[in-house]
Amino acid sequence: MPAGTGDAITADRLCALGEAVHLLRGAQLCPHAEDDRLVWIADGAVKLVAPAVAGSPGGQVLAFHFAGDLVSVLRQSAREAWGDFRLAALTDSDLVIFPADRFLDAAQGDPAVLRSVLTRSLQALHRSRTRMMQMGHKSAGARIADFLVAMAERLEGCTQGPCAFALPMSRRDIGDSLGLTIETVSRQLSELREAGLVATEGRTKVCLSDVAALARIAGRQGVKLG
Amino acid sequence: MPAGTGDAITADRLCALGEAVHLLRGAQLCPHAEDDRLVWIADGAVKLVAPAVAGSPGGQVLAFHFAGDLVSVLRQSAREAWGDFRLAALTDSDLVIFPADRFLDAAQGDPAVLRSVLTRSLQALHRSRTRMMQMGHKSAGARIADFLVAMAERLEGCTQGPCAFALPMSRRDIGDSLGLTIETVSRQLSELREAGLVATEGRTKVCLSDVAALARIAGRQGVKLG
DNA sequence: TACGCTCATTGATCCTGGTCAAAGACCTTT
DNA sequence: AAAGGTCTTTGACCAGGATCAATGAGCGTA
Repeated sequence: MPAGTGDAITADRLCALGEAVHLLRGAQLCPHAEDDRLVWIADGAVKLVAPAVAGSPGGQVLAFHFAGDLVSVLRQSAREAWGDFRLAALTDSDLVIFPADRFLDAAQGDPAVLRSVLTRSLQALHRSRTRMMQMGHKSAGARIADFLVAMAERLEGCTQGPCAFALPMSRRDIGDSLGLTIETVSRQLSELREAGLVATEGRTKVCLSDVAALARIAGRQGVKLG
Repeated sequence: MPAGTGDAITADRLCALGEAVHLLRGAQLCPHAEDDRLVWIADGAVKLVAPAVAGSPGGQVLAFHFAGDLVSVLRQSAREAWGDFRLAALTDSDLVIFPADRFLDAAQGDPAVLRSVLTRSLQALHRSRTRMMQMGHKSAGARIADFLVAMAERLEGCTQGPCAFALPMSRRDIGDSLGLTIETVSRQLSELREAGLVATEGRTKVCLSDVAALARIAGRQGVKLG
């Protein structure tokens, strides 16, 4: 886990503060959301989804989160019509959920936790901004490459060389998170496969032959592979 | 200010904690960034810019921030090659800047401040996610409409009816923040003008005849105006 | 093991938004 | 007030990705 910031220390304390929830694969957590919520991913993998904007049935995927991540599910402001965010489990997952207010009260006596949470939020913000950038100006190929590199880093802590792992999310989820269609995701993966950079096995397993090379592609804008 | 969360109370305390900086229009703040920084916008308007990805010379605009906002400028991780974020003043601005560490230390004895900062970070994250969504699946017209609605809300606190204000940023900045070219921004504004939803005066002044109607357009994906 | 369903891949076509290019409007400076 | 430069608007054309459509591969179930 590259984003580590005193993880282990905080984990136990967080678990003690909130309510434990087990989510089976495919199950969804829809906080009734009169209040802002914080969710700690103790184990598993989830997607944060904004529901059903016409055109993306099933909802836009805003972020993926894995074991150790802290997710904030804020109440929507009035002007935003698409209801509330929800978390959907990509694999069986263990979560700890608490209202932000209660959490803040409890954490007030524990500055280390508060600090850790703030740091995590800032990191999430930073990641979100980074991804926004990539949504803005990058080609489909670059987005897919960046996605794979990011997953290699977050799931395996791998930043170069070869790397193999299983993607917990579907092609549709990938597309929804990158602003691409399922077909484009598939096509780009095929191109990377033909270029020898990616091998796939079954629907989920991927094998990156050279993470650094992918990262280079991820940096480009509209450049073709050849 | 719709996002209000004990603003006034915190403002003074924040000013006392950091270093005051005055930025003239066009001037840039490039924290040498060995540490993470927090910046409080006491007055004015700034853009947060990620520098010079090839293809967007001048840099991608990640966010706009106005008086009362708190901005975090995190140190880049190694894998991200594009150097550090910077703040550029859109109008003459007053800032208060402090290293995140020092701030956290100082705020530890002041839970209200810490809490306020956390809330603000979560709001910024939420805004960033919202904008990511729009980058993903929305048409150019919808993005522009959403941008105008968001500005009406943030600058004037206006969420419906008519609303007039001055945009502190250029067409290029708007485009860079929405992932559009300057030409597309101009074209879409012209369409909205022809539709009678927006009137412009000079380069900066805009007059929205019906914010709610724009919000409706902003919700659509690829739908034409007529 | 075989069936059926969902998910993924591949192909053909269309359209939105980017690119290149030129003219016009606005602000600044003298 | 005039001149210059920058920012904005508009037009013509092109390409990347979406859409529509069909085939093929994995996975769960009977």
